[in-house]
Amino acid sequence: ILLVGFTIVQGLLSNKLALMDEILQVIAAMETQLSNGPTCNNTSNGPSTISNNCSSPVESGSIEDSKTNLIVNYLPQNMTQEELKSLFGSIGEIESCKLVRDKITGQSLGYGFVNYVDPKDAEKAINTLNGLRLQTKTIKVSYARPSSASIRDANLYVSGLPKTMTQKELEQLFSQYGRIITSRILVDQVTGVSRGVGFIRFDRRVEAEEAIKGLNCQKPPGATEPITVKFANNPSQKTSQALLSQLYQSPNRRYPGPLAQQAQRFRLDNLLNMAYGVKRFSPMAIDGVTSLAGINIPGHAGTGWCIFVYNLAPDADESILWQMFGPFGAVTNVKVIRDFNTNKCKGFGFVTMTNYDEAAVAIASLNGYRLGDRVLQVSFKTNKTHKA
DNA sequence: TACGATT
Repeated sequence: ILLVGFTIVQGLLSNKLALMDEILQVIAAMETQLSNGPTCNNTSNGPSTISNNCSSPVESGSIEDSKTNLIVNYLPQNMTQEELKSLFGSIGEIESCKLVRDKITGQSLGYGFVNYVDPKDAEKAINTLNGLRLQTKTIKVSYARPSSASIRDANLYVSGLPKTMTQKELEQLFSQYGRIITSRILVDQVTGVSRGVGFIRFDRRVEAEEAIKGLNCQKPPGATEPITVKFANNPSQKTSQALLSQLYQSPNRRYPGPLAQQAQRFRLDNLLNMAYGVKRFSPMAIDGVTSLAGINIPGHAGTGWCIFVYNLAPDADESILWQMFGPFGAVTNVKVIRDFNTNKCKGFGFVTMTNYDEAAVAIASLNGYRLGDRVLQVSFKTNKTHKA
């Protein structure tokens, strides 16, 4: 009976955590989409659209369609402006960098702007960092376009969707009313099943208005129930977000008890699976507490946990370290050590992670990882200077 | 093959 009870409580807790996370993501997505979000394409990751041609002809291309200024969407909630700069600075010299925060709470709104000195670096950043997985998020990197009134408030909230409806089908349903910028169907984080709720962002508000007129209270083809289509909530209602964010970052999460640890472990496993697919990692059985006992604060440096990465290729760069370690948790800094003259990687680098548990899992997962034709060796940094 | 500094 105890065991059953434990399992139930555990299930409830992990569900709650997952739901909370999802709620936060939804809010972040709403705000991102309501802001000066990326306007082109949205089907998948990778170096997708790289033009600005989506804004209306009247407003685009006039003074300057900046080829250096990027908007970065879907950043992890806890990512700071410094980390953003560090990440994108690994590509090239940055002219300016801005993480957009809530004016009242100071919380990140999950997006920011990075302006490079060189347009070439901006393009490179899109090609290499768009689609990068960081913790629970897949960041989106695209050219920032000048804001304009006509593209604002074009985000729709859709509910009552058939659980079987796919994102593609959702887009098909709405595309008759205008150009769809982003679409999303929310899924249960545990089961992956559609929650029957989604968002559609049109290019222009008028298109969104027409979609409401045409689709609200209507049954999609083959559906048995009508859907609800309305404008997504305006992010000016910040109270709920502040509450949720504070809840999410409660002491319970930072210093979890055994139960919460289990839930976090569960979440982390899922995240890892999402980030890297399957069997690239051996099954992990890391116990943050006991493994800590056997180690004399290796790699600990007040600012975080420093990790030594050995056997990097000569052409390795910082972005690969971000890509490898980012999915495991908060990464504050990465560094590839290069030869001063050749500028080639000397075969190793360092990664700083904020949280011990995440660093430990990253090490356990990435040590022995095959990168190209090399097998990496990953461990906490020691104090050893090349003695003998 | 192995543990950072041209800010």
